[in-house]
Amino acid sequence: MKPQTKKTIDDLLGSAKLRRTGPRRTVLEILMDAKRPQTVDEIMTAMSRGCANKVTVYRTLESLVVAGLVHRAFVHKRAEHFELADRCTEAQCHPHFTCTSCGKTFCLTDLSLPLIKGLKKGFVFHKQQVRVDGLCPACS
Amino acid sequence: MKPQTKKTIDDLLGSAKLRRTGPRRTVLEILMDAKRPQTVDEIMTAMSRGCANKVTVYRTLESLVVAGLVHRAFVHKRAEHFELADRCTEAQCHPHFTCTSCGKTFCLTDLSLPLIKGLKKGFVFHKQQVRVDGLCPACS
DNA sequence: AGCTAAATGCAACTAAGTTGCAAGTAAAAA
DNA sequence: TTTTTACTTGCAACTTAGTTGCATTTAGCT
Ligand SMILES: [Mn+2]
Ligand SMILES: [Mn+2]
Ligand SMILES: [Zn+2]
Ligand SMILES: [Zn+2]
Repeated sequence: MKPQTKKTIDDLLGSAKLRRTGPRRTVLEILMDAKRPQTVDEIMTAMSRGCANKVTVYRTLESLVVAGLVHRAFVHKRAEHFELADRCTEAQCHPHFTCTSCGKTFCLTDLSLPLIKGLKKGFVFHKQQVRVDGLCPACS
Repeated sequence: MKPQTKKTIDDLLGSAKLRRTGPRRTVLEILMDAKRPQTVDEIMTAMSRGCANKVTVYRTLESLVVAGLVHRAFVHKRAEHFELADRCTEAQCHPHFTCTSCGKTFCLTDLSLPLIKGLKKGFVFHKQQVRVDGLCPACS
């Protein structure tokens, strides 16, 4: 890990008022390196040595989600997928494209849709999420 | 059940080339009556008497999904939620609103967003789904 | 009525995620 | 720097949505 990255990670944890622990640093680093949302299983594999307990990874992710550093992006094949919360606005995360053939997911970080209009009286809008499916370049 | 409804259900199954069995008729009727997407658990409860086996309900839903009569609307609290496939277009199901306070979900059948534009070369668009969260009238 | 492929039911299984509790440690206090 | 304490971790046991294999039943056909 570059010292620069380490600084960023510790700053992130500090500004979120979270203790700088090994598992938190490792999980954050893995999510920073990942180019798509990760399952707990994928994160565990990426930890290989420096490997924390599965329960710790779940609790680490939960603390990062509560702190707003990480988002639960979507559920696919019964597994929650996590990603860094940067590249999302308050009202809308970037859309995700999942290939129905190979199952891979792509972050559409440079695309977005207008916010939904016309919610009935009494409904308070917080956020919208968009999922797209189809075929990826490798499968089409 | 009104004889009219029975006719409709049998027509649906017939046009989907599915055998008209008890569980299929019951599950379809439950989904027609439901005003929000249902979990297998909710469907089982609604079946009370006439109750089919859990595995049968899963397999029934799968056959209805493959036939295009039913959609997997979303996953909430680790459970798949199913609904009738009417009130959706080929390219987009109606959006769903989930209240972050009480957990209830509302079908926004009369709202929609434009289809996403600008997919990179090689990607083939099939369908998009939109989920909104916030507070429902009872919780806001 | 008899045939056959499709559907059902049961039991056992899989796997993502959770919980309780004892032990360890980051960070604040002394 | 040492002590203190609340927060964090690890382990084992658990929960639960969903799946699989196989024997039995049945819808739809002839
Ligand atoms: Mn993403
Ligand atoms: Mn709906
Ligand atoms: Zn693909
Ligand atoms: Zn509510």
